[in-house]
This record gives sequence, C-alpha cells and structure tokens, in this order.
Amino acid sequence: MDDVELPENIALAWGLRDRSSRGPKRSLSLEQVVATGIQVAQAEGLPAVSMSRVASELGVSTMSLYRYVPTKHDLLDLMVDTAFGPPPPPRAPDEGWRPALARWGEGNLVALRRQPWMRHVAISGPPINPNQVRWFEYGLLALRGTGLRATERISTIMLVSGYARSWAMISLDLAEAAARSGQTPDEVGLRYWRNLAVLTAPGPYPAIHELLAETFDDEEHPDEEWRFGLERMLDGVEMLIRSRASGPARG
Amino acid sequence: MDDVELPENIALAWGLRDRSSRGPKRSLSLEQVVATGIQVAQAEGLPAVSMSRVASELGVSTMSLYRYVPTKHDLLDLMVDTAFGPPPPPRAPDEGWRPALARWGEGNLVALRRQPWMRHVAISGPPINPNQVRWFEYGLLALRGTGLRATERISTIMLVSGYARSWAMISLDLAEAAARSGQTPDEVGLRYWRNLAVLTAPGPYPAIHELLAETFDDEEHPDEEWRFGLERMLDGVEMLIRSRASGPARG
DNA sequence: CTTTACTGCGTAGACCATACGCAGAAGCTA
DNA sequence: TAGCTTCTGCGTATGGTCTACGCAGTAAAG
Repeated sequence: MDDVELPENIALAWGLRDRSSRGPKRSLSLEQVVATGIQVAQAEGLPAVSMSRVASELGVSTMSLYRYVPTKHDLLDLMVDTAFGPPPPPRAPDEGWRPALARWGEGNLVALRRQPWMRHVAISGPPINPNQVRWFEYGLLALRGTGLRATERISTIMLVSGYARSWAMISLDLAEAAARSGQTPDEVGLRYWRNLAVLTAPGPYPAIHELLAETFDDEEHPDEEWRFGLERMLDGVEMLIRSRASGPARG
Repeated sequence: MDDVELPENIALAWGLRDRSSRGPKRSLSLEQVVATGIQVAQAEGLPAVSMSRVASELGVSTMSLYRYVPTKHDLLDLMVDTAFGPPPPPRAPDEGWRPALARWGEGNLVALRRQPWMRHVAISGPPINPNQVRWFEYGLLALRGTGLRATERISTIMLVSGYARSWAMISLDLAEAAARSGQTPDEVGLRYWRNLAVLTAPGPYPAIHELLAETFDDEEHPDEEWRFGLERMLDGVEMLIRSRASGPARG
C-alpha cells in the first residue's frame, strides 16, 4: 500500500504511520487522545475542547499532544470519525432500497443527536476517514441495482445525509437555546411566533400572516417533521428509479 | 409596537432601538460596523473578522464596537442577514409553485456562493432578522394554495434551504481546498478517488469498488448535481401535492 | 559506546473576546 | 447659565486560544 502518497491526516486516521522503534516509548496512544477529546466535547461542548484542556485531562503537557496530531483540526476530524461510529446494518439481501436508505438517513440523525457537538465541526471534504468511508459504502449499498448512475447515487446519498445534518443542526440548536434560557422548547417556540407576529405586523407579509392565523400545534410529534422531509426526498428518488425501470432504453 | 419585549439583538436588527438624544453623538452607525465586517469577511475570510480588526478598519478602538453590538456573535448574525440580501422575485400571479420554489432555492445557493464566508456562521435559530424574514415570506408565498398544511409548508421550505446550504458547504469547501493546495478542483477530485481506491483496496467495500469501476466524469456540468437533488426534492413534494388534490377528503 | 531518532515539555509569541471604569461631550432642566 | 444626567470612546487588564521553536533526556541501532 502506498502509504507514502497519502496525506498525513489520512494516514493517521487509518493507522498507517510507519513508526520506527527508536527513541523513548510514547506515553499515550492516538486513540487515547481522540477518546479524551470526545469525552470533553460530550461533557462540556466543543468550545471546551482546547489542546490544553485535553492535555491536562490526560495528565500531559499541552505541547505533547502535537506529537500525536499535526493540528487541532485534525484532532477534531478524528474525533468526529470515531464518534460517528459504525453505520446501521446494511441493506439485507431481500430488502428494498427505500427502507435501507431510510434507515441509513435515520442513522445519520441518531449519530448526530447522540453526540451533538459533532454538528459544529465543519466538514472538511469528501468522506475519507475509516468510519466515514464505511457509511459511504453502506449508503451506496442501499442504492445498488436501482439503475441510478454513479453520480446520481452519490448525489442521492449526499441529499439524505445533508438533510440529516441540517435537521440535526436546527433541532439541536433550538433545544440548546431553550435549555440555555431555562424555558421549555414549547415556550421558546411560542415566544418566537409572537415576536415574528409583532415584527411582521406593520409590513406586507401575507404568507406569514396566513401561517400565523392557521392553528398549528408546532410539533405534535417531535420527529414527524423530520419524517416528512425524508419521505418527500425518497418519493422523489423513487419517481426517478421507477421511470428508469419502465423506459430504460431512454437513458 | 412592543419594542420592550423584544430581545436586544432582534431590536437591533430591525432598527428599533430607542435612542435618547443625550450625550455625545456616535461617530459610527451600526450599518457601517456591519458593512465593514462583511467587507473584511469577503476579502480575507471569516477568521479575519475579529473585533480589533473591524475596529481598526473603521479607525476606532476595539472596545468602541461594543457600543454598537452586544457581542461578536450578534455582529455575525447581522452580517449574515444583510449579506444575504433580498430574496429573488416572488411567485408571479400566474406562476406555478414549482418554478417559484426552484428559483427560491437557487437564490439561496447563489447568495451563499456570492458571500462564501456566510456558510461558516452557525444558524442561531428560526428566521427572525429582516432579510431572513423576507426570504421566509417568499418561500411560503411559493407554496400558497398548494393544499399543504402549515407545518408542511415550513418543512418543505426548510428542506430546500437546508439542501442549498449543505450543497454550498461541500462544493465551496472543495473549491477552497483545491485553491489552497494550488491544484484545480479536478486534480483534487482525482486525487481523492485515488486515495479512496488505495484505502479501500484491502477491505470489503463492494459498492465503492463498483463506483470506482464505473467510468464517470465527476462534474460534467458543475451544477448538474445540484440540480439533480433539487429536482428529486421537488418531485417528492409534487407527488404529495397531487395526491392531496385528487383525494382531499382523505386528509 | 557512539550515533541517531524520537520523546515530552517549557517558553514564548501572537492572537482572541470582553469586563470594568474613567474622562469628557452633549443635551435637558432649573 | 449651571448642574445633572446620560451616553460616548477608549485604555487597561484578565484569562483565555493555537502553535513555533528548541532543549534535555531516552531508547534502540550500528
């Protein structure tokens, strides 16, 4: 394997660093560093994750960490990759693409919800770290044999994972804002609608006023809205797959 | 209007601060501060936007800015709201919901592309600042009279804007990564696929290998993939709207 | 035993946001 | 006109952040 060609961060993530045996033994492992970072992030949020904080948690000095990780952002990338964990079970042999892809999307959401700090780590590129690649694989697996082209399969997967990510972002942001202000999420929502009503009262906002006039429970079931978007996307994909299946000569 | 009840940041964004005339005249306006922040962000990226940087750009001291803005993040929110600018034209009287919503989604993408730094500012909640509210209004306008319920209209809009945002994120991230490494985006893409091939070679990644084996141009048209996802989502929404129209008694 | 490579880490530099309080300016009131 | 009040800009200071650099010591190779 061409370890040499791979960038440092990728080699690190895949455990492909050629370690010569000379010199003192390391007192830590990369896994320990990453795990400690995750622990701090989970307990006190991403802002609490500083190099000095992680170091002191491990009982070493700040600069020691740079023997394990080239830069802080590489540490964050590694943290995200391990915290995401493995994807949910792949499509079973007799399973259709749709429930498999739905489970995959749901898995994305669950992972982000379980480790809420992850949503604040910017995605640095296409999936290249071990768990990311596994997720990628399972996503593609769901779409195997659907007649979708390569770029279409990729786009579909990105569509679903992007939706999970943005959904996790806004729902978690709202929940945290509520927690910070010591109110229930319902109260925060109510206050929002009231503020919006006050601000839009003088101006020409017919659609918003129409919305506000409509009685709506604003979260009957918490995840019903998530489901709504997911089903819409899957419906759209299904339309395409069906049209391909009925008239494949056209492609 | 109940200015009193509104939080500071919102009152600020809508220009509803009761300014008594006592004391020295201010040497700046909030608009100037925000505009300067945008200027710095546009020219040198979001990390370059520090309070001291914006202040020195305006020829005042760092701490003076805090007379205009309660906290840095409020400044960022205001920057995003004004930089987003007004939405594209709303649905015309004889226009269908679909082209209107497509234009709206495309507008989101265009805005984020024009001011790429905006994607790094975390969304702090539901739309409440002036331009955000205008965008919200126009999005809802597109879905007027489609038979979708209130929560469904909101979910649909969030689906589209979330997609635009995540698409902008990954496409801009890749472009910037390419620019940083002095390569063309194509070269970066090629290198990625090669790395992925190397890393997945030993393991069980059938779907990825299948993908890699398929010849694909990987961006014939740059925005074809964006279009793909958008059309899928709109197809899904259209299915729902059609089903509602044909059997409304069911709802 | 020397050479070599690697370790942890102390120091220091260059940033960052923002709490606090002061001097002076400008309007309102007497 | 005098004084009070309020608001401005800003100097100072606190307590962080990441990380470049270089040194002392360790452990294996020759």
